[in-house]
Amino acid sequence: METETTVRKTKGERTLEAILTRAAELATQEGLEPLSIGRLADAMDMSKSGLFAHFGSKQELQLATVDHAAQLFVSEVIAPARAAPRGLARVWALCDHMVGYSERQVFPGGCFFAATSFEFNNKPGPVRERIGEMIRSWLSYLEHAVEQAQEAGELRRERPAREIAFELDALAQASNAQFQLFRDPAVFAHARRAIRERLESLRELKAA
Amino acid sequence: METETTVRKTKGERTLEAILTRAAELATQEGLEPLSIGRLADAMDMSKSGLFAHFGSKQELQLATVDHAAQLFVSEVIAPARAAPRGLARVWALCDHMVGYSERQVFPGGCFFAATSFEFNNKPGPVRERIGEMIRSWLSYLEHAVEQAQEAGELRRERPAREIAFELDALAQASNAQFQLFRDPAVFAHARRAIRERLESLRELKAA
DNA sequence: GAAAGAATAGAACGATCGTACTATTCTGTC
DNA sequence: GACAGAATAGTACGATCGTTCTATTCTTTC
Repeated sequence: METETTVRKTKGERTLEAILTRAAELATQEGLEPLSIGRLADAMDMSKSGLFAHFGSKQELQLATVDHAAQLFVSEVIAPARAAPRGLARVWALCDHMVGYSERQVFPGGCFFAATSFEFNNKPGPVRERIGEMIRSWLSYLEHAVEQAQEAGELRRERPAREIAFELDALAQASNAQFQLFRDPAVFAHARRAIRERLESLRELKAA
Repeated sequence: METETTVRKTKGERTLEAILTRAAELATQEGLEPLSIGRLADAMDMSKSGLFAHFGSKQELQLATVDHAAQLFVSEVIAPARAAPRGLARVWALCDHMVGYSERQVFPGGCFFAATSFEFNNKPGPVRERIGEMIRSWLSYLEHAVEQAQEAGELRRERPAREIAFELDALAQASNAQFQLFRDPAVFAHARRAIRERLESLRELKAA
């Protein structure tokens, strides 16, 4: 693992990182497309052209922003869950951190990928593809964790892992969406409880 | 009920309706905010100013579009479900029609309110409020239907009706979102099955 | 069918968008 | 500490945005 002191980042790399962090934040609030280069530059106290030079086109900025958000998602949700032991515990950890990631407002406008996927649903192109890949990989990872729990004999195989992952993700996503709309943090507790209950209902009875 | 012949609509009313229908369609694809008056006018084979005169401001156009979409949602989801008998049957009908409304692509970009609520999440103002009201009223209606099923002794009261409604809506919403992203119609079957199973798990055992 | 008014079109506005080009300032290296 | 190149700024462009104003065409009513 690299510490801050070992890796000497150039000035450009540091500001670029700061730009992408800010861009991802603003994108969850205003949207990735309506976020203009001019206003992002203002938010960064930079000139429009100075910021623009880092990317060369708005699309490149958007792609870099998506990648940056993906890294943050991984470090906030996937990585901590990987600390939990394989099986049911990890499935729960994934869901719990997914809800927590909305709850803690890692992005001010809620889950970056929930917001941007709706925005780019009907806009074909590399940005939409990148967002879709990230969401697909999240769903696959969740599905894989469910499979492992099934293989470990902790969850019944009564339904395919993919569909269970679909259900769990649905509950987490709903809490994200409803919190953004109504600002009632109770939805996070609802989502967690529903997820826990669903997992409980699929629990293999050890003594059966 | 009014038939087409009894109600003589003025020309303005007819074109206004056509504009709003088109606007709601395009809003689910491009977004309600980025949908410009100029492009909407082009899509309607009208002049920008001719179309604009119907509303007076873009915000008024947006509000009228939201209301128009709400009417369509009611006629596609709420009204048909009201034909089902009170209780569990109606809860199921509501969910089924909700999924069907995404599946049939009543709007080309999926559920109008799912799309626009994300877009206006962090943009305070009357448009956001109107969208929020509509979604809240849908959730309340679903919750009310669950309550009726509980009162009729068809569903257990083990969880509050509001949270059950939250779960059911989450599954329907997830199928809408994932279909828009991945275009795999299987998600609708997954959502329906998950909803049916959840309702089944809450079913009051008549002979208990 | 003519008068009155609704409905639509045309042209123009200031603002902002993404992008290109050029100039200036700063940073890291010998 | 000077040189080279990266990083940033300044300016200008064509296009499109929402909106306004005025003119024209179409509908409806008597």
